[in-house]
Amino acid sequence: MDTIYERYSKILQSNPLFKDIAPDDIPIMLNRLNAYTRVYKKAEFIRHSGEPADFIGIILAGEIQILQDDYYGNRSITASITEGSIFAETFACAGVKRLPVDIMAAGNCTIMYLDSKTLFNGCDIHCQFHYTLIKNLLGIIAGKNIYLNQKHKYTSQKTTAGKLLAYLNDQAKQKGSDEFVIPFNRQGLADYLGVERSAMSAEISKLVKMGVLETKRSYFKLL
Amino acid sequence: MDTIYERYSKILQSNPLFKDIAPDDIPIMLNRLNAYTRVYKKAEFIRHSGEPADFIGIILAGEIQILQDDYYGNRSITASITEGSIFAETFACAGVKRLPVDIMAAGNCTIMYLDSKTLFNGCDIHCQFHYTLIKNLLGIIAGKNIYLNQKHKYTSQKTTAGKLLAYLNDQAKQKGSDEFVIPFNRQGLADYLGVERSAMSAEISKLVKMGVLETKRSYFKLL
DNA sequence: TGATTTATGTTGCATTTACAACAAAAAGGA
DNA sequence: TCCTTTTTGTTGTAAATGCAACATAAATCA
Repeated sequence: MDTIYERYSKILQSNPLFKDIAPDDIPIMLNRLNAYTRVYKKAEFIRHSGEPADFIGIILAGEIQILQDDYYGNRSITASITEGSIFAETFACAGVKRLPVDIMAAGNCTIMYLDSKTLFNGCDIHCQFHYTLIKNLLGIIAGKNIYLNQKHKYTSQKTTAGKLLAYLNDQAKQKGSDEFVIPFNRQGLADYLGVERSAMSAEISKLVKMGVLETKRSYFKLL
Repeated sequence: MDTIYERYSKILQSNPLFKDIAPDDIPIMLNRLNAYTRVYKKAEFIRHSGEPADFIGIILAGEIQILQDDYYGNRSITASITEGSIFAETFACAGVKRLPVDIMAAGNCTIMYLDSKTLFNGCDIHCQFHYTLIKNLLGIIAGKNIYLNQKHKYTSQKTTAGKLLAYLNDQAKQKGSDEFVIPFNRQGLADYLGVERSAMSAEISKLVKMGVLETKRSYFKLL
């Protein structure tokens, strides 16, 4: 465990899960949480739907994908999760017994697992570590909640222009300026808003002609 | 506090926030969390956007609405929250300093407030109460997260029929049967899926004619 | 630099949707 | 029961969207 911790200490120390925990304490905690790591090759399945959701995963290296089957049996990518992020924590925290999704390695990757049962039950009720960890988890999950709510606010608009403007106005408010750079290219923005890229491009052009905004690639300015 | 606790003891004891906490301990906890209640009249504002998000609200009686202004300044109802539910807990848990929404009494209602700072800092680090409360909060918020993800899975389908079938198939899976009753009427289902009621009714009729499903009001049967 | 790849913008068309207006059916109350 | 209200289904139309195909611009790389 120590060697693994040393190799990935930076990524673990900067993980929000270990906020307010001294770097020296992290390996102790990992030990208490029965942490172990596994390496996966690209396209290898990390977990199959139906398997126990009794862990929290941390991506030490690489990238993974969450896959879900729709009612026709078509498998689609629900989420891509990158290095340094945690995954499957929502299921563990919500008390979901079995994973409702498949998890696959998008590329070669290294995953660390924490035992969620140990985390929740506590090795010792007075253990400060567990308290801090759970508080951190709470913050992470509440943050995701807010993220999902925001996204829903945009995607629930009826028209493409409405979705766009809802998103761009929120960005302006968040960045505190009418000029800002978004973290998407056109295709990414279209995927995020759940619309078609070319239709969205057309709407953007229309808005520019109407004098509502200016844009160049990821740069936007609301007028 | 005790009188208030006595009057609303049932609603508090059955609240998931107080799961695994003995009924007798609840008033002690409320005291430690500086709980207080306030009564509001219909249409009265409970909180305005921008005010501190330093509390967790519990609806002891009545119903409230979360309001948000869009980029045109139109105020719309983001959520309706009913008796026995908690609210604003996501903001407190995510460390959001100020409320990004307005909160209004949908009818006359009684609200109890818990001080989130006390909850997170702990009156005493070894206090079992806080640990349990935070674990419960974690479960509640993780559950909302899953709820939001599911909803997104449905609403991200491109067509009305796709949204419907995604939802109905999930319901069948959840209920463990091809026959089930949904917790919505047509208008409610349309709002939930983010589509137009009449267009959805037309799609349902089409699916019935195609022999994909049978339905009567809230009853559905997948074929 | 020139060639190749990727990202973005434009357009036409078939499909889908929102919206409105109305009809029919069911539920609820006097 | 009859009347009223609510819920659900139907239809037509204008608007919006997805999709495909293509043009142009920008970025990448040998």
